[in-house]
Amino acid sequence: MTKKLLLKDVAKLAGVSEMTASRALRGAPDVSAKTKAKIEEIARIHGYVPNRIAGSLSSQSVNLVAVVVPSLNSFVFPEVLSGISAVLKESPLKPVVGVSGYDLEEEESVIREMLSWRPSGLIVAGLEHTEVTRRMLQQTDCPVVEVMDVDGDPVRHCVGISHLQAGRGMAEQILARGYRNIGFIGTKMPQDFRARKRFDGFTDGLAAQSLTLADLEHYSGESSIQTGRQLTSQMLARNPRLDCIYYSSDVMSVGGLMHCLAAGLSVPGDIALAGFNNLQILQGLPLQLATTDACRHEIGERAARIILKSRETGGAEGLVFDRLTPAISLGETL
Amino acid sequence: MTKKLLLKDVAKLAGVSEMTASRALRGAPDVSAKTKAKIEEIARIHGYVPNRIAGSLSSQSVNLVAVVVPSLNSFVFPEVLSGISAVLKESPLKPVVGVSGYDLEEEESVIREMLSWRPSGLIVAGLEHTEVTRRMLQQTDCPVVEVMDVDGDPVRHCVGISHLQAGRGMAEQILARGYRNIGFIGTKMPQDFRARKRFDGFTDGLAAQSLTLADLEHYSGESSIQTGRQLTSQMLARNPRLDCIYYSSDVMSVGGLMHCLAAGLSVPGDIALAGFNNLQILQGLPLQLATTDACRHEIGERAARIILKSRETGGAEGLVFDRLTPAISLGETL
DNA sequence: ATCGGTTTCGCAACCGTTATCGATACCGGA
DNA sequence: TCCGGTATCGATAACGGTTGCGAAACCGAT
Repeated sequence: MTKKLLLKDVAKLAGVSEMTASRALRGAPDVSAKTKAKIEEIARIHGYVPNRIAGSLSSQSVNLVAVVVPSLNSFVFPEVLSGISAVLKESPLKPVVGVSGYDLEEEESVIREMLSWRPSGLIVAGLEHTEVTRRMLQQTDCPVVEVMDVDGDPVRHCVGISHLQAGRGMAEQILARGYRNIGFIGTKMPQDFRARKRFDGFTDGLAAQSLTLADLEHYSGESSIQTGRQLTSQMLARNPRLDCIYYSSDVMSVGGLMHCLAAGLSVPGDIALAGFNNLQILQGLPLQLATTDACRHEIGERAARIILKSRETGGAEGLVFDRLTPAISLGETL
Repeated sequence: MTKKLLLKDVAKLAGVSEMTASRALRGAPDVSAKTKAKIEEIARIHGYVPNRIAGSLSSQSVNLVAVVVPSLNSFVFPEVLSGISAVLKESPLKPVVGVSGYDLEEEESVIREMLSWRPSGLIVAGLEHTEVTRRMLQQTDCPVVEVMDVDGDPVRHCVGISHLQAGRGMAEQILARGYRNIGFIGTKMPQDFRARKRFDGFTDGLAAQSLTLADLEHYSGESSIQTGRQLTSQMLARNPRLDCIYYSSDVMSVGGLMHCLAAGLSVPGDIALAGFNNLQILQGLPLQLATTDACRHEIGERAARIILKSRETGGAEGLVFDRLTPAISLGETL
């Protein structure tokens, strides 16, 4: 940890001007192969790490894409991220993740923080934001993509699925298979707008056949197998006639399955189960749980592509509204 | 999206100098409450987002902490992250995550990228790095904390557990309970150094009682319940006398449990199972799986505290070497 | 009215890199 | 040998804020 090593030092050591050193290290043109090699060598030996803060300020460009998601524990967003990373890998852009904790105020502050770094693009989960956030998203001149959800009014680009439709679709499947005493277990609504939409779509679907939910349970905090199991146990105890439960997340339905296993209930004979997301953890369980695929990876990929395209066209690209179709898989529990 | 709104514009609108506006918006002293309120109001109305690139260049300070982890899908690092976030929440610092994909070359490039933003600190998982990475970590003047592992030679600060010890400890427990035909299922070693250390510690522990592994299986790619189940099935098929399997991850041991459930094997009567990490997903399963807690949240907290302290002392703080003790929980499967 | 001590504010000089554009070196052809 | 054109390089001025002072304004007390 000697002295801070600056570009000017590297340049001096190489016997060239700052400019030439800068160009060489960035791979910019107008530098002879020989000088470039020499400068690179010197930079390598001395362990020069360029100061991108200064560089970005000067070039007015930042090779970062801000990605704002509600949580990283929930199994679901990492996969969106991997879609984004996969596409960005072929470009100089890098994703930077911010976590909003399912809290719109926190989201506002995270987005403000990210925008203050002037990223090349912003990808944010969900269409619901504070007024201030919406204004920021409108005013910023980097491309903005709202992902995961299409039921609402996007600020700019939008890629996702309709959770209303997903909920309704699952209701139809459940009804088609003859279940009539149906329970719902989901997160506290104010936290998770998409879960609420699935719930609304689901009850809509029931209402279309003049049915209502036989039972309903909300929980707060992160979803977990544990909570899924407990709430299922409680619900079945107080409502033994239930023949099907729809969960707002696969993690919860796995918990439901675990309860049934432990209680010796046959699935779907005694009770049918269905979740949402088509998470990885569904693979390898005793029964293939019914679920709806949320197209997470593809959503990430498409969002990233919008950012890339917008970079090429210089922000003059047309508005994208990508509504993917969530596929239901019935598994063995419906 | 009118014109870029700069500090100078806000200042002009408020009828003050740039300096006063800058101070007001940063909450710096030497601004009267009245002027400050006025400036803030104007900034709010017009949706001014400060340019932190310029700010950081000028103030030579960046309120970001770089966190480099191998993966976000693996269930384990998000919890380290949440420990970091929890501690940083009380400070102006924000974590920024980079993913290295269990690849040291990629890690090098991610770390170089992060350091080029001159963060206030760097937290990186693991003690194994390329030579170039080590040099960067030594040369940088921000505090560096290597986490998760203590078996090795840290560049500077270090917080983690001994995976050698964790493996050995589990071996002792398994042997103490009378198991003698023991199998191991783990990730391909070159990818995951900590898994390899647990493996080494485990075989050491067996060797201490003149035992060797009865069977061994490696897989590549991410751990999953699915693979855990498949590999367990294969191993038990070719080696029916096995009485215990140790997995390099809980995700895998859950898969093992699922196989046993499906195959009608009694656990631990027919076969005992043990994993590692003490992941959330172990809660709510039919049986409480044996595991070792990896202290993930606490490791994150402590690492973040080191960064904070170093900020106070101006980098003059002493070297920290925190070796936490991983607690084994036997559950019901040993 | 004068004075010392605070507040409150603004000027100027940076922070480390890159864009711009002009200067110089080099090269083959006339 | 001279010339136009192309490689290669360097001086200078940004980029948008903040630090470090000094200046001005304000205050109650003398």
